[in-house]
Amino acid sequence: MRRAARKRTTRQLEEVFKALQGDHTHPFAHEIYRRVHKKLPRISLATVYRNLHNLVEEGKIRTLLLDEQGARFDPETSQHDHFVCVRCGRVVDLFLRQARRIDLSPLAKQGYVVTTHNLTVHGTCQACVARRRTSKPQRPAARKA
Amino acid sequence: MRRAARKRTTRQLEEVFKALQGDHTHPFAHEIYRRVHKKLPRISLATVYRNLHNLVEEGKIRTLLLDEQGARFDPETSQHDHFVCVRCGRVVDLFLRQARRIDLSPLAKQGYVVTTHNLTVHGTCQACVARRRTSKPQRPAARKA
DNA sequence: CGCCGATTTGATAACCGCTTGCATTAACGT
DNA sequence: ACGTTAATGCAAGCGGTTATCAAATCGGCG
Repeated sequence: MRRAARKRTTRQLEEVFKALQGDHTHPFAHEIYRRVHKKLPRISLATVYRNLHNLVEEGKIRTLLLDEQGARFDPETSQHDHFVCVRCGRVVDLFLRQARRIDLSPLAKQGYVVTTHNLTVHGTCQACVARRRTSKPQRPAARKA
Repeated sequence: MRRAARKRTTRQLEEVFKALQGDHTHPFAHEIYRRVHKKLPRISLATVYRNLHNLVEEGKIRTLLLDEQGARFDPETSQHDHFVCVRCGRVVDLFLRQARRIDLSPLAKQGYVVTTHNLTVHGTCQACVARRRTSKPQRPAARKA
C-alpha cells in the first residue's frame, strides 16, 4: 500500500542519511544498519529500511537492484551507470561519457512516459581477473541478469 | 554452491522450456509453473525453478531482474532491452537500434572483463498513461531502481 | 516551558520468493 | 529389461523485507 509522506525529522533518519553520504560502495541495508547502529545502538533494522525508503521517496538516495543479492543503496543521484563483478559482488560507478549514447525520444513518440533508465554491466573486475587462476569466488557467483 | 551441469533430459525440463517458447510477456516462475502444471499436474515449483536455472546456464533462456517483484524469464536471448511499466508491471522488449550506442571497450582497457550488460527503462506504458486520470495502479507501484 | 495528539520507533512476527535436504522416481547406457 | 545415479516432489528452511502494535518522541500550541 502507499506510504504517507514523512512529516518529522528524527535522529534515526539523519543518521541513516549520513551513513550513506560520500559512500561509493553501494551497501546493502544490513551494512547501513551496522553503521548506524554504532551511533544509535537501539535502532532497529525495520527503522533503517523505513528511512531508506523515505529518503528514496524524497529523491535523496537511490535504490539499486543489480542482482539477486537484494537492494543496494546509492547516495549518488545524478546520472551514472554500474558495473557489477559477478565474482566478488563489488559494484563500481561507471561514467561512460561519450561511449554511451542512449536516445529515448523514440519511446516518447510511441507514447511511453520515461521516468528513469539504467545501464548495468556485469563481468569480472580487475582484482578478480588477477586472482582468477588461483582462488575461489569471494561470494556465491551471481546468476547474471 | 556451484550447480553441476545437467545430464539428463526430463519431461519436466522440456515442458518448462516449451512453456516459455514464443512468450514475450516475461513471466515470473509461478506463472511458468501454472502453465507447466496443466501438462504435468504432479510437477513441483522447485522443479520449475531448477529447470529454469538449467536453461539459463545452458544459455537457452535469460533471467531478468528488473524490479523488486522478483525474477522474470525471457526466451529471447539475443541482444535487446526492456521497458518496465511502473504502473501495471508489464515488461516490453525494446529494440532501440541506432538510438542506443554503448561502447564498453573502455572498460576492457581498464581491465574489466565484460560478460553482459543490460539497459532497462522505467516509466509508464501507453495504456497506463491513457487510464492515468481515471483509475488506480494495477499493481503495487514498483519503487524505481 | 510543558502538554498533548500524531508520528515514528523498536521488537518481533509474518511474509514471500526462492532454495535445499531427503526419500522416491525415472533417464538412459548397457 | 536392469542398474546406476540424476532428477523429482515434498516439505522444511532461508534471507531479505514488511507489517503489527505498544511505547517513545516529535513538535505545535498555549
